[in-house]
Amino acid sequence: MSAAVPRQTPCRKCPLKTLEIFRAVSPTELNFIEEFKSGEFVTDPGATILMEGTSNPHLYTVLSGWAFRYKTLEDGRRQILNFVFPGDFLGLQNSTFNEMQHSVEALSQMVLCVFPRDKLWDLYSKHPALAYDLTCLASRSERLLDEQLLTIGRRTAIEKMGCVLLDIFIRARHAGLATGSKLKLPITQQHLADALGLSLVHTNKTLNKLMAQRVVRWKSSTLEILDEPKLAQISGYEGAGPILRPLI
Amino acid sequence: MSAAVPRQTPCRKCPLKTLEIFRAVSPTELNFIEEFKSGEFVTDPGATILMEGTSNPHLYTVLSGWAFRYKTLEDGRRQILNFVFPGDFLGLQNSTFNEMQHSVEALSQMVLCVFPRDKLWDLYSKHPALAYDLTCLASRSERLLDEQLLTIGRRTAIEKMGCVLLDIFIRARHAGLATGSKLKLPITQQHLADALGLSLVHTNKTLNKLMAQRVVRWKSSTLEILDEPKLAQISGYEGAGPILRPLI
DNA sequence: CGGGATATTGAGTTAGTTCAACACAGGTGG
DNA sequence: CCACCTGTGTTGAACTAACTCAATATCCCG
Repeated sequence: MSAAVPRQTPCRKCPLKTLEIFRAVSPTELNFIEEFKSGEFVTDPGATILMEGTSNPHLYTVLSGWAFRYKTLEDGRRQILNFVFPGDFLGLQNSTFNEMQHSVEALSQMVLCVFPRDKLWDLYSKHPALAYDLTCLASRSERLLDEQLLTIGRRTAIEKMGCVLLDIFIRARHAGLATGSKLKLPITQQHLADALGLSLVHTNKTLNKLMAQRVVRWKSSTLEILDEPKLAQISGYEGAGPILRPLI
Repeated sequence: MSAAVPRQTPCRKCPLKTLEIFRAVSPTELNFIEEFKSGEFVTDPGATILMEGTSNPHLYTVLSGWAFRYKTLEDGRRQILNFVFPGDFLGLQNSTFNEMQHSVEALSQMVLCVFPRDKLWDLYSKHPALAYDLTCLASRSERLLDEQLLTIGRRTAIEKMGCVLLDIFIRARHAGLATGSKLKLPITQQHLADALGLSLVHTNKTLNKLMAQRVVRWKSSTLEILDEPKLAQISGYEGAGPILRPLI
């Protein structure tokens, strides 16, 4: 079950603040954010956070847990657009007539920071630096999509697999979720298949090829990167780089 | 050859203002935009406007002409990320350490409005409504990428072809570039192939299948949509909707 | 009237799919 | 504790969508 519980973690103690990707925020800004935040949302694995075709008046920041963003076709074919990590922002990307154009599903238990969408304009008008931060976040997520489009459109199955594993691993490490070269991953091979635009069977065979080369290991929901340079070389991985704020 | 010519069209006479997608801008904002604009840039077909791996201190708005945004792999494989139309904004999306992560190439002669990147913060701090507009623009381009990712990852060749033709046609019509059901398109089948993640040969055969069904015609660089509903039905096209400003 | 870029077509190949069977693990209830 | 069940992973075989190669046709431009 999911539950909305108001204001649990004060923003001044936000667990994300330890991540280097977040710059120091001024006290005024912090106050605004605390005001902006309408509560926290805790979900179980498998919960649908946003649903394609429905409207949702909230924006979310992921405090902890995993999710993925996806779209489906009428006959059920599914494309995972990207995996979602702590620190990622949800809901800004896609609304037309307030209808979401994509869905988001939790992979683990999650804690989300909830913001009312209709106060977004307040943020823009009163705290341009925060607005600018949002733009940098959006810019980065567009970079990730560009990279993914290149991967899906033009890389071979084994390159795709390498890219997505590296991407997940590097982003997870950034979020402090990896233990050395190991990463506990709450996803199935079906998720990988849907992220890569491949069939489940071929995904399995491709993953096994990588394992036969002793580059990665995938065992009981744990991904282990055995040879990161070789994996990067096999897959031609380039990555999208960190979130950057070129100005201010 | 390309040339930078300062301040040709005053913003108050911007040709884009006739497009319904642009809201009315206040006189103060208009003044700021005129101040922000550092000049115009005119390019010939084939010119590279932005280059992956290089840095560029400018942002651009397309006043007229066509372009496409793409990425390449080391061995030359190319993925077109999207086609660029009048009214589209370039340069915001993708910079890491000021290095572009993608390239943009002109398809026709173009006129671009040039803005210095380092004044962007001025825009955020002084004109939040314009900043908000930028966010909506970015949000929309992310929607387009999501849709494209679904297309490339999960649709069949014929669906892909239908989607990309419809998408181009609809967006061009929005920009006032279509003549009835006809559209003069300065692209080759190689461009379509690179947008769809298909080989040139298979692109040609797929296009011919659509033509055999009398759904579209492609003759001497002109696309004609003969049966738009049927094309939408064949391709399962959903589109990404217009640019919307939900607030303010 | 060339000549280069673009489009078309056929033939053979291959990467990736679908189908189907089976293996394995964890979790539940008797 | 076992028997069962469901979700996940694995494997082989047959199939097909899409690819590559290569030859030819067509268009556009100078």
